[in-house]
Amino acid sequence: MTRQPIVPAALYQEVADRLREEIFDHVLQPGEWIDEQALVARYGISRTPLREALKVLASEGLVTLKPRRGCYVAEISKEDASEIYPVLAMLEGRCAYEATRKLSDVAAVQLQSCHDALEQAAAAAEIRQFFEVNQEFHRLVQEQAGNRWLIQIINDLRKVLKLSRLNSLSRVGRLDSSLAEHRLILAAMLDRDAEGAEAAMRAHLLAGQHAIQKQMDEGAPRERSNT
Amino acid sequence: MTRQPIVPAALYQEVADRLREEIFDHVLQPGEWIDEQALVARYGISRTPLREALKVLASEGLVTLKPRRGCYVAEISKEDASEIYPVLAMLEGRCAYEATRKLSDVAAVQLQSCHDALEQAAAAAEIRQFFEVNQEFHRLVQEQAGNRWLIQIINDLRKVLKLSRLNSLSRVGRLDSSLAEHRLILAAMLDRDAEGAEAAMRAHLLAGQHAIQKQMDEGAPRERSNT
DNA sequence: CCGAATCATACGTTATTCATAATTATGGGC
DNA sequence: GCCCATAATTATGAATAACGTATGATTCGG
Repeated sequence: MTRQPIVPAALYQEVADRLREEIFDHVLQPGEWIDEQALVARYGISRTPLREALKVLASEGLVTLKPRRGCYVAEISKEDASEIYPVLAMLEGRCAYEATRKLSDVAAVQLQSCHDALEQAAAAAEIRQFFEVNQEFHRLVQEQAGNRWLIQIINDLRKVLKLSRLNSLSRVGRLDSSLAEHRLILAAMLDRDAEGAEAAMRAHLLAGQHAIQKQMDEGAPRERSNT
Repeated sequence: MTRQPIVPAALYQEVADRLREEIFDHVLQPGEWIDEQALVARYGISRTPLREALKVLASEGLVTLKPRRGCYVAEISKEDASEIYPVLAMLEGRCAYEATRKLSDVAAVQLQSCHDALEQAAAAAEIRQFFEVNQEFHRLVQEQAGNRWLIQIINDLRKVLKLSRLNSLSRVGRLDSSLAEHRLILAAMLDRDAEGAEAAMRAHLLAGQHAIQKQMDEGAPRERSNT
C-alpha cells in the first residue's frame, strides 16, 4: 500500500530516516548535541549528506541548529505539548470529518476490521499490538480523508510529539478509554455523521492529551533517574 | 519586536530566503527546473549551501526534489488550493480563538489601530497598502495567540499558497467584503467572544477561498498568454 | 520511421581544505 | 588562591575539486 520508490532514495534521505529513528528511540536524547564527526564515522558517510539530512530534520522541528554551535536534538516542553495537542485534535478531527464525507464502502470495511483488531488487542491486553493497530486506524482515516496537506501537517506534529517518550496508553485505564473513544469515532463514521466523527476524534485526542499531561505532572518532579 | 539574530544568519538560510523571494515573485516560475550551476554562478556561492537551501525549501513544499533529476519549483493546483484553504481557515480560526482568550489590553489597542489603518487603506482604495496592513493584522492575531506551532503551520501553508499569483483582493468587491469580515473578527475579539472570533476568522478565510476559486475558474480556461 | 547504442549533462556524493567562531586551556596579575 | 585576558584547540560553515552514474538527448542502423 505504501509506495516504495523504484529508485533508491537519496543518501541524505536515508540518513534522515535513520536519524529520526535514533531520535525517537532516544539513542539520541532530547537536548543532546549531535556530533557530526562521530555520526559521519558511525554511518560511514561524508559530512555533506549528513548535514543535508540535519537541515531536513531541522525544518521538521526534530533538531535545532544553533549557528556556529552545531546541532541539538529538540526538546519538547510541557508547554509545547499543551500547545500542540489542541491543534492536532483539530486537525485529526478535520481528517475524520473529511474521511466520513468521502467514506467509501471498502474503506468502511477496512476501518471496521482495523477496529476489530483493536478490540482484540485490548481484550488480550497486548499494549504493543494495541499501539500499532491504533496508529494504523488513524492512518486509515487520514488516507480516506485524502487531504495531502492535512496529512503532512498531522504527521509533522506527531513526529514532534514523539520526541517525548511519554505514551498515554501506558497509563492505567487509558487503554480502555481509548478503545471506547475509538468506538464512538467508528460509529459516527459508519453513520456518515461527519460532524460527530470530527467531535469524537477531537475528544479522543484531547483525552490523550490529558492522560499525557497527568503523566508529565507526575513524572516531572522527580526527573529522570539516569544521566 | 521580531528578534534579529546577533550572529548573521547562515549562508544557506540567506540563500533560502532569496530563493523564496524569487519563487514568490515568479522570477522562478512554478514547474520550472532550478539550474543549480546557474544559480551558483548567479549568487556567487558554492553548491553546498545552495543544495542545503533547496532541502529546506523542499520540506516547506516550495520546491520538489526529483531524485537524479534535480529540483523544480512546486506547482499548486486548484485541488491543492481547495484542500489547503479549509485547513488554513481552521487554523487561523483557532488562532483567533486563542488570541481572544489571551487578549491583553495593549494588544486590543494594537489590533484596533491596525484595523483603523485597514479602514483607511480601503477608503483610499490603496490596494497595495490594504494588502500589507491586512497581513499585519493577521500577524498580530497570531502573535497574540502565541502558539508557536500553530503559527508555524499557518505560515508554511501561506507560503505554499503564495506559489499561486492569485490574490483574492484583486477581485472586484472583494476588498470591501474582506474589510467587513475583518470588522466582525475585531468586534468579536474586543468582546472577548473567542468562539465568535474563531467563526468570523474561518468565514473570512473561506470567503477568500471562494474569491480565489472563482478567479481560478475564470483564469484557467484561457491559460497564460505567454510561454 | 522506429528502436538501440552512444554521448553529454548534471546530480549525488566523497574528500580535502580553509576561515571563523566557540570552547577550553593556559598563564599572568591582583 | 581567584579572576581575567590571552592562546590553543576544536568544530562548524563553506568552498572546491573530483568522480561515478543515472537520465535524457542524439545519433546511428535496421
